[in-house]
Amino acid sequence: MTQDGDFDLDRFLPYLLNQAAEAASLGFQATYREGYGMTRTQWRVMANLGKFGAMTARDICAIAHVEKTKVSRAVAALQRAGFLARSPSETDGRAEVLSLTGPGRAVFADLGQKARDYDAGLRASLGAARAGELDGLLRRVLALQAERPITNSTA
Amino acid sequence: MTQDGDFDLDRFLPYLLNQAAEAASLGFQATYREGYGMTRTQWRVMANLGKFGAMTARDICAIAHVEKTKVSRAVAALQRAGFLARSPSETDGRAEVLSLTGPGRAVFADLGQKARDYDAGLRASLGAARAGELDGLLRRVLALQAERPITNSTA
DNA sequence: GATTAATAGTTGCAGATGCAACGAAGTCAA
DNA sequence: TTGACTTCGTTGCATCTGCAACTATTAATC
Repeated sequence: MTQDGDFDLDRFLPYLLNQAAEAASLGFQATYREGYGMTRTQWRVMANLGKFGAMTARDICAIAHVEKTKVSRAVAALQRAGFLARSPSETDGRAEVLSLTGPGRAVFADLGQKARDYDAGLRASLGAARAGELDGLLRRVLALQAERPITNSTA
Repeated sequence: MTQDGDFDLDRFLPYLLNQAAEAASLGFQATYREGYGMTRTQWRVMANLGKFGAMTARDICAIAHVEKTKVSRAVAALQRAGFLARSPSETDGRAEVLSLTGPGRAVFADLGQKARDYDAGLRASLGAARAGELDGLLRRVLALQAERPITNSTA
């Protein structure tokens, strides 16, 4: 059926990665979306604050490789939802220190547990050994582009 | 530095997959974006038409697992750009048969070649053996969700 | 200290997207 | 034939996104 011996999207690694990423993300997306009306970016901001504690938006950008506009808006939304609080930095008048509120920590605990369960299910379906391999390979791919400009995009 | 022994985004498979996918896609994105002003969806539509020849929008949705709205708009844009033509289906008055125009085929040839080069570079950096493993593992992940509703999303 | 450059974070704007609703055409059954 | 239902594809609307431009603050240079 292939009319031309040429390019085949199905063997294009970026395409495969995107399809697999989308497939793996969809199931969990419902959890933070329907459960808390959160965006993926918002969930990632919460996950980083939950793991590392208080930090500035800039730190989150650096750690999560997310563009600052995205973080800015996610932070604003999380604050409106009461999950996150800002306090002026004592060492830098431009920066604000972000931290989870009580409700925010509760949400992180809930979503964190569900994420672990989801991840465990995924790894079990895949087989523990293969999941471990995949993990290592993905980290290698990430290492390839380690020093890229943080210009995000989904397009 | 971790304040809580709990959830770690860095070990969450969907997150790793997304980060790796984004990293792998970014380099090639510039090629179709800056080269032809194309969206990722537009590039995928062209890649499928280039590979399989004439087909309807619905077929593309099914093959590429893309939501129909996305395809509809990508097709409209590609037609405006002169890369694609529509002709009424002879067997179904609702459907339209899509096919690449001459210029469209030229673009597909160009982008297809560049995609192969990019893919080869990626696989070389990774090591051919590891790239092959990764390939197989990603297909397994895709197979897990094989029968999901085609409700796409990037969020 | 004054001036210039760099950085933290926000916002305007245009483009991409998902979902629901829609018109048009096809299918099926009575 | 008629009416109910499904399917192809498009569009309205709200949201998310990236980029560029902006304010406010800090750092660097003289």
